[in-house]
Amino acid sequence: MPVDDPMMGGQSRRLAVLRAIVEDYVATEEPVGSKALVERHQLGVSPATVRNDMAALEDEGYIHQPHTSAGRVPTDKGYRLFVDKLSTLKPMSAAERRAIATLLDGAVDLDDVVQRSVRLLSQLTHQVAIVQYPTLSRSTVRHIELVPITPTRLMVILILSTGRVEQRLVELGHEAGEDELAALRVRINQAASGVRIADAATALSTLRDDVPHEVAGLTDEVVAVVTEAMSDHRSDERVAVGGAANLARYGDSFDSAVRPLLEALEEHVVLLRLLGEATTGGGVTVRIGHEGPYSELASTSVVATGYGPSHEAVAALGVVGPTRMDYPGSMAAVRAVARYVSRILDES
Amino acid sequence: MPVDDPMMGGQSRRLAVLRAIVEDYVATEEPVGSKALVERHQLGVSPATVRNDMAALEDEGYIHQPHTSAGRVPTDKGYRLFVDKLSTLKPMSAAERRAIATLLDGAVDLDDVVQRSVRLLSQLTHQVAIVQYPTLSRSTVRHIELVPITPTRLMVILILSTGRVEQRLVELGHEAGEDELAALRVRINQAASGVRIADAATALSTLRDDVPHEVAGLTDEVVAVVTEAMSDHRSDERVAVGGAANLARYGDSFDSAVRPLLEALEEHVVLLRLLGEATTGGGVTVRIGHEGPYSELASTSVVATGYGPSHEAVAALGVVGPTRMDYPGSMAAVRAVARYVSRILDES
DNA sequence: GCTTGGCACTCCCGGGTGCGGAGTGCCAGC
DNA sequence: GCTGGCACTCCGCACCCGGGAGTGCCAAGC
Repeated sequence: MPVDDPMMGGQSRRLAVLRAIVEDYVATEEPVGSKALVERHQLGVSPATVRNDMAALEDEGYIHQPHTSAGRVPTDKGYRLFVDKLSTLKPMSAAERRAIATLLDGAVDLDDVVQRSVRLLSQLTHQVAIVQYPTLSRSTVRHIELVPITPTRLMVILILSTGRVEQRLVELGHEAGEDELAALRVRINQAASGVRIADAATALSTLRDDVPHEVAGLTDEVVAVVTEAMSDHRSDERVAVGGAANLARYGDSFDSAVRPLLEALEEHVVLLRLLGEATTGGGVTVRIGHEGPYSELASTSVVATGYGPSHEAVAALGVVGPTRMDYPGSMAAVRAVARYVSRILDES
Repeated sequence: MPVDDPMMGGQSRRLAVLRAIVEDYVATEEPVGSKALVERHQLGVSPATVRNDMAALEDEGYIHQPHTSAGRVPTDKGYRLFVDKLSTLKPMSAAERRAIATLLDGAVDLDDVVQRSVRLLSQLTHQVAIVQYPTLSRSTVRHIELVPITPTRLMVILILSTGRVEQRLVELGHEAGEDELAALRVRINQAASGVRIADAATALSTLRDDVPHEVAGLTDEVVAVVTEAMSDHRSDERVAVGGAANLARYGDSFDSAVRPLLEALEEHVVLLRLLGEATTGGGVTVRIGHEGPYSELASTSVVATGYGPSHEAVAALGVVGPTRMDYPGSMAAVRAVARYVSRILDES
C-alpha cells in the first residue's frame, strides 16, 4: 500500500480535516488555521492535534502554506482528493429544481434552449457557464430542402434531428427547372433522411448513379454543397457563454486569473478544449487547475458533462471558475441542467 | 453670445489646450499638468499661460481637477466638445483597410459576417465591440418554404433578404397532403415574396379569401405561424459581442466600471439600448458617460453607427469603452467597418 | 492687456517603522 | 496518541515623513 494513500487505515480524521479545510477556504477565501477549524467543525479534537494532521497533509501535498505562520490552502491535489473521495453532490433545492424546469420549458427552439441553459447554469453556480451546441456529427438528417432563389441560384437547407438548420447558397452553372428540383428533392431525401451525418456523405455519393441522366450535373452540385455543409467543422465549434459578470467576483489576482479567462472565453476553440472529454463517459468531469490543457488557466477549474437525447452525449456543457470553487454545488447544478436539457432534446 | 460658448472670438488657444489635454490624458491615463503639456505640444506659450487657460476651462466645466495640486482630467462635457468640434476622424491605415477587406470578404453567411465584424471591430479599437444582427422589420421576404416532417407536422422556413432564416414547427390539427402543401407554397410565396416584413403580415392576411376552400384551415395555421415569426421581437434583439478581454485593460476602477459593463454585456436588451438611435441618421453617434441611459455606465462611452444594404440602416454596430477612449480612432474604425459590412450586404 | 518667471502652498505617493494578532512548531505531560 | 503551553515567525495595518509634481497668485515685462 503506497505511503501517501489517503485511505490508509486510521487516517479518517485526516481526511475530515482536509474536507473541513476545503469547505472553509471555499467559503471564506482565506487561509484557514487550526483554531478556526475546530471552532467551526465538530472534529472532537484540539487545535494542536489538528496541527499535526495538517503537517501530515502538507507533507503529502494536499495543502499548502502561503508563508510561515499562515493558515493552510488546499492544493490542486487536495481539491482532487476532495472531489473524488470526500464530497457528495449537493442536492438541488426545490426552488432550484423549479427554476430549472420553468426556465427551460419555455424555450421555443434549439438556440433558445442553449441560451437559456447558459444563463441558468451561470445563475445557479455563480460561475461562467459554457454550453456547446449539439454537434452535427452524431445527429441525423431530418430533411433536405431545395429552394430556388433565382433560376440559377439555389438555396439548400439542411434540417437536422437536433433542430439545427444549415443553409447554403449554390450558384448553378445553368438553369434548373422546377421539375428537376422536385425530382432531386425526393431522391436526395430518400437517400439521406434519417441517416447519421457521418454516414450521409457516403449515402449521397452513390446517388449520382441512380438519378436520370439529365439531372446528374445538378445532383453533383447539390450533393457537393450538402456534403460540405455537413462536414463543415465551423458548426461543430459553436458554443454559448454566459455569466462573465461573475468574473467580477474574483476580487484578488485580477491579471493572473481573469484576463486569460476573458481571452479564453472569446476563443471558442479553447472553450471546446476545456470542455474536453466531458462528452464521453456518463458522469460529471472535473478538471482542476493545472490538470487542464492551458498553463495560463492554472488557477481555474472546469466542471463539465455531456448531454444529448436518448442518453447519448452529443455535446458538452459546464462551468469554469477558480480552483477555489464550490465543487459539490457546481457538479450538482451541471448534472441537473444536463439531464433536463437532454430530456428536452428527447421530446422534440 | 453665451458666455461659455467655446468658439467665442480669441479663444482658439484655449481649445487647443483642451484638445491637447484630451489627447494626452487618453494616451497616458494620468491627469495632465501644464508643464508636460507645453513640452509635448507646440503651443508656443509658457506653462503659466496654459495654467490660466486651464483655470478658465475648469470654470466652464470642460476639465476637472481630481484634487488640489493635481493635473487636469477632461469632463464628459470636455469630451463632448472634443468630439464635436476638435477632432477629425483618424484615417485608417493601409494595413487596417487591408485587414478589414480580407477578414470580412471571407465570410460565408450572415452569421459569419456578424461574427467577423465583432472580432474585427474589437481588434481595431481595443474596445468591446457590439454588432446588432440586421433587424427583420426592414428587410423583405425572399422565400417561404413548407417542409412536412410528419403527416401532421410542418416545418415553416422563412428566408429573408438579409440572409436570415427563421424556422418554426407547426402542429397541424389534421393531415396535410403533398398537393395541398405545394399549392399553398406557391400562393404564399406569390403573396409575400419581395414584400417588406412590415407589410407581409397584411399581404398574407388577405390570402385566406383567395385559396381553395379545402386548404383554408391549413392556410390559417401557416399564416399564423409566419406572422408570429415575423413579428417575433426576439429575433430583433440579437446582438453579438466581442473583445470583452479588452476590459482587462481597465486597470483602475474595476468594480465601478468593469462589473456593470460585464453585466450589461449579458443583457442584450441593454446593449440594444446602448446602441440606441445610432440606426437613424447617417453619421457616427457618440454617447459620452452620463449621456447614456444607464447611470451605472456613467464612466463608459458608446461609439456607434447604423449599417445596412442600399444605404439603409437596418441595424447598428459600435464599440463600448471608457469615457477616456480614443474617439477619433474608434469613430473611424466604426465607420469603416459599417461601410464595408453594408457593401457586403449589398452584394449578397 | 496678455504673457511670463518666480514663489509659496497643497497634496499625493512611496518607503520606512512599529506593533498587534493569527498561526505555527515543538515539547513535555497525561 | 492527544493535549495545553510556549516561544517564534510573519503578515497586515496604521502611522509618519520627505520628495515631487502641480497649482494659484503676483509683480514685472512685451
